[in-house]
Amino acid sequence: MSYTLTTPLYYVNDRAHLGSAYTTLACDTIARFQRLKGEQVVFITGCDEHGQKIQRTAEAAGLTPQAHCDGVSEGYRSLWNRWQISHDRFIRTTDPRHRQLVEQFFAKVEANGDVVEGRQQGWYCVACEEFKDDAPGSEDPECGIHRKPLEWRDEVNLFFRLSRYQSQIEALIRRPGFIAPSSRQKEVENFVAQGLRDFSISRVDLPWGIPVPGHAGHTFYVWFDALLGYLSALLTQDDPVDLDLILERGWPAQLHVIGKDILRFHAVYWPAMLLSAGLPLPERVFGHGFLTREGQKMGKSLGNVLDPDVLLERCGRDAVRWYLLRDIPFGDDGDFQQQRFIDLVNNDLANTIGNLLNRTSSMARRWFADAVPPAGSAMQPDHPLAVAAQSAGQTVSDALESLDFRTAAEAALQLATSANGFLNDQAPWKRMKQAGEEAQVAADLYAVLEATRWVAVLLAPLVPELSGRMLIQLGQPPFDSEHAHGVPSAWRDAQRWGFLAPGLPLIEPQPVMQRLELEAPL
RNA sequence: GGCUCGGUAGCUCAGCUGGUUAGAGCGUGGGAUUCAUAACCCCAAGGUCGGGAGUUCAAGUCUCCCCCGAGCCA
Repeated sequence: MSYTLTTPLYYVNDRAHLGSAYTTLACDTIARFQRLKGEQVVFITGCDEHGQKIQRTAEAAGLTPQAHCDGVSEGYRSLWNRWQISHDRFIRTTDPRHRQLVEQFFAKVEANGDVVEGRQQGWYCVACEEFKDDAPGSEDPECGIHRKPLEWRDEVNLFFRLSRYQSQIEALIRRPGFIAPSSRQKEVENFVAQGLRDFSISRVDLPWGIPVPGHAGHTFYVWFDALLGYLSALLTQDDPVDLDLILERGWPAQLHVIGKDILRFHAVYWPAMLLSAGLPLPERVFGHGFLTREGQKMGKSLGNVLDPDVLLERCGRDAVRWYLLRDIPFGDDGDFQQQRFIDLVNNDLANTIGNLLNRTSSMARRWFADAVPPAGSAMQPDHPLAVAAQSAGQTVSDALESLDFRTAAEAALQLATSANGFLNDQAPWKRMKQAGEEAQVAADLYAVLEATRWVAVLLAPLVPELSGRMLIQLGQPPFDSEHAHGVPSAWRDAQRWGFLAPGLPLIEPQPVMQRLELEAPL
């Protein structure tokens, strides 16, 4: 089986912001989870580089559009590398190969009779790259999102006959699970129920775009071209540019993760385009929420933008991943609060999880010759911590399958909390002072070490680096979640109570997670 | 204006088909402990469940109205 998932292809109008990082981090977690399970994953990200907005931004900066795009997209690429994003593909819509694929796709759509000429009149927001429904007579209308004046357009464009797909799209979006979270499904249903209108897929007099074959003077509307990036990304450099080949390269995608603002493009326009070209449809479109900061929208005007580079430098990957995944229900809007960020990272990761490993390994080494103690009765599958571990493992799997990172993170954390509680109840440091209790102490420490190993295993998709540091201290090889390994999966195998070998040497424990000490605001 | 979703402890939120003293995490206060990254563990605080009316033996949980916030559409 293969699992294809995508982030949005980020528009290179500006450098990456935290919102893009959040989306990408979430997708990275899914990609890692699927690989750990043994799936063949194609994790796609990239940049959307055409359109009027980019042309203008480049002009304003005194750059050619291409130079501008090269710079910004390189910024994305480098940022994802520093965040250790495990994407398999990075597509740029200015890639010449992408252009060829767009041409092939368009030919199919046109051959299917879905391209007609029409006159496009209306108010256009360049920032959105979208026509708005304001009345033609409106005076000085502005975009509700960007607060910028709309521009009146009246031109002859090519239209895609979306209206032909009304019933097919209606059926599609009614399908349970296609639009996620389900709370957003109704929204799209209402939109579709009003009747789908043909939409323009070309612009005239816009040089920064892909020329439409056979229609001189037209370039493709940026959205038409951008969505197709998901397809061209599937072809490897060695592949010929052949639209049919994508079916062997991971199409259809299992999942498109996008911001809620572009749900309509992905849940309505995109499937219709695919239907027209005779291609299968993606399984799921997930529209996530936006991040605010301390209750306020992040923006240049407020000067409260949280830079992913700054976060990375000052806090590290594990801390940010944990906070975003563990505290914000994926799908909902979230608020980045510095104090809570620090509290959660320090409590969950440093104190509850990190200290658990530290204290347990320390005792085991002290009393049992620097090694994992004999398991004795702790090998029993009905040991309370064995039961807790199995249950946590199941919860993590189920939750990640449904993109519920928060529940997954909490389940792993809860296992650590249970292990800490067990340790306090058994108090091996007291028992050790009594004669004849050594076997019991050994069993208790074994059970807690084993539970801690499970915590590290379950954390692998969420915070891979922390997971790796923990596993190393437990004498285990870290999981490679950046490459597919197929089935059987080492990660699944590791989810077996008693996997930790008694007698295995334990190295001197080092804190696996430093507490965050942030004096100044981020 | 139409539609949708929210308004529950200081903060972030759970509370499924209505039923004993409304829960969790963080924060706060206290206790216990010493294996550990001054960590872990335990306990507490008493929130008119946005407001009002209604249905019911019984409503945070259903109905209606109102107020506030968010979103989609016009």
